[in-house]
Amino acid sequence: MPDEFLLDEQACFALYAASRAVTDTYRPLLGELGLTYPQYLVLLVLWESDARPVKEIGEALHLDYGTLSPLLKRLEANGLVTRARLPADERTVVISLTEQGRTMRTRASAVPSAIGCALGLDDASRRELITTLRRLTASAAAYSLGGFDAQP
Amino acid sequence: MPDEFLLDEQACFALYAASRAVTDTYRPLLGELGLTYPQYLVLLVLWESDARPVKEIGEALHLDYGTLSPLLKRLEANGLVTRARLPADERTVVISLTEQGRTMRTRASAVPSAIGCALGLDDASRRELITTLRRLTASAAAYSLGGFDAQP
DNA sequence: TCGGGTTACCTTGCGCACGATGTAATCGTG
DNA sequence: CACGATTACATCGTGCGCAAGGTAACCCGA
Repeated sequence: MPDEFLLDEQACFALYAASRAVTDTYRPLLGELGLTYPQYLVLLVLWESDARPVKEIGEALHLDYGTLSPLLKRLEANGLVTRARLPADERTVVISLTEQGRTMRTRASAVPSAIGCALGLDDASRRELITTLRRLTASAAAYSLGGFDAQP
Repeated sequence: MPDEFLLDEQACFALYAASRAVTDTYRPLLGELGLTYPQYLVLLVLWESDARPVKEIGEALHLDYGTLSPLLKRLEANGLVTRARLPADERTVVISLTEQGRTMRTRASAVPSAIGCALGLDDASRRELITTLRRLTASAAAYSLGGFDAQP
């Protein structure tokens, strides 16, 4: 029987390595724009729909406050977003794009296609990969929450 | 035409999210053993073949010295590995498992199958995923090195 | 053999990522 | 209305992950 501990047999390590390889590809492109990959992801969320509470951004990216709070303060310090308490609910902080944050979308317009080339996936296999990874993410999340005992 | 900036269309984000979801699954299992996921990966490498220089471990895991040096010192502090200069070449540091490091393999014997269950992949789709991710990793790495101009 | 280049590793600084803890605002219930 | 619970966020500590800058050991050609 095959060794279960073999690195090459583990989807987890392939995933871990691929994820880092991809962000390595983003780094020089985003570096020219003064962005990191997680910061770019936050902008993607805001470009889709602006003026969202921190909570929604966290849900979209699966990131918690401990990660987002300082990240958003850096985006604010760089003049890309503003942070404002909602008058109707002083607990929630709404993140909005500045003019510079909106302009960044144009400046970054070459990024998605460059990455698309770098990964070398045709449209079909890209979609298939996304489907597989989403199923895997959901399965892992379900396991992390309840384990297998949580079934009825 | 579809918006290239849409988060849901990006394989990169699916990859990023899946990778973190998987390490989230490892965390409680490895936490009981006093390990982190990268530390576990180093042990996987050493369980395959013991007494290897830092350089080889780095090549196997695609990690640089800046990441490995402190990580290995933590493993040493926890009594799982030793670090020794090679007499034949005083530059290279050889990492070897301690008795406790070898025992850890037994203690961790339940981890791979637990993760296998959590991910919910049958053997065929697991292998296919690994193949896709390796191709993607190689493609991204090639792009990062030379870009498209590097072609003959 | 000697001096420049290379190699293997270490350290520092910064930015995630996450658990744990704290705080103020809001909600719900008696 | 009071007050305990919940919600939304901030902060702190630890451990990656990577770039940049170091140091000592080794190699190699003149």
